[in-house]
Amino acid sequence: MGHVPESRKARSAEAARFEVFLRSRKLKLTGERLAVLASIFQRESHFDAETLHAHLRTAGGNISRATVYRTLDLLVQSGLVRKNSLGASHANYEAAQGDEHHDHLICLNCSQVVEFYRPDIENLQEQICAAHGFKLIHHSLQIFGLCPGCTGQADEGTIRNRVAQLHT
Amino acid sequence: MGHVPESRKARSAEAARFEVFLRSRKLKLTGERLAVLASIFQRESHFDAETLHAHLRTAGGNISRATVYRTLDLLVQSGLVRKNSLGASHANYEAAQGDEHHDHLICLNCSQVVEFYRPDIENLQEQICAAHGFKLIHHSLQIFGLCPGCTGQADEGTIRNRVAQLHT
DNA sequence: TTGGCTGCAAAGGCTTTGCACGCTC
DNA sequence: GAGCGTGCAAAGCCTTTGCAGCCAA
Repeated sequence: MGHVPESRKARSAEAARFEVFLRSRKLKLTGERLAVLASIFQRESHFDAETLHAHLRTAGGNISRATVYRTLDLLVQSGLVRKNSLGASHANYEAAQGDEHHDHLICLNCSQVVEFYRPDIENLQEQICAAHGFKLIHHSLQIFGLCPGCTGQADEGTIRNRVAQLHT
Repeated sequence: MGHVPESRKARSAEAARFEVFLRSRKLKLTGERLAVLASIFQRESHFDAETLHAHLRTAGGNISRATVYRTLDLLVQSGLVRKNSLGASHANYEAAQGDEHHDHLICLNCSQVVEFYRPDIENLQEQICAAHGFKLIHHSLQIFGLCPGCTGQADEGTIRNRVAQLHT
């Protein structure tokens, strides 16, 4: 009992979820898609498409940038990956560990990203939607500032410019 | 006393503020810059660089896209204009009327934008920063949903895709 | 007169797409 | 075998930049 056929390799929980998602859309579970998924869940934190592509190349694969973008799109739609900007004009991504939602605190000097979750903010957003008759579907809250290590270290002019350039 | 030279045309409060800003940086107050500023403050609400450029062209001017971008950058730095994304991958702008700050509620179906201000959210952000030792400099809160008119009207699949494509 | 400013066109950075071949189901 | 998936290269979109002439101060 509990015997697992040797031919069926053990897959991570993420891979299983991705497979279910793909099947539900009659899409295929390819080696490339699994490689992208594995690379994302192997390393923590935030990354962009270019970095992910580089990691996949380094790992020996021959996955194209196009496939990286196409797979990221599917992963976002499946809910396994979240897409953020963190103030940049290009997209940033992060593995959606579990179902917990969080927002981001970003240091304008060293780019460090801190995640936080405040139920009271979630509640306020519901109140705001209700006040305007909106049905809440999604939100994005990003706080920019200076982290403990950078407070007092950063050049004021540089920071001011960086704020002006934020894409939020 | 109090005499104003006739040769000096009356200027809007915004133009005066822009002039002060430019002088402080030893930059020049050109006709193009004034035209961009006037066009922005003539019409309300949110706009992107392309729309602004089109309006300026229609108005008879011959202002280049490059000048539009360069001037928007100066206006953002001066604080007269705010830059937002509203979920789009390109920049959106809005005239900063007075000093009041506000956040945005955006309809995923009809793209309507509602501005709101909640002091309690501002306070929470200060608390979050304090909790992590950050110095708060800037923030961005965007809530996406369906406006009263679009609730129940929108196709669920379309909305889901739109959420996945948001650049936030 | 002297920088800064402008339009133009080209270049840049990120992302998407057309196409012919390849692989999963 | 059918149809989705892939790599490649080209195209797209928005934005920035180099340059020669122009203009505000």
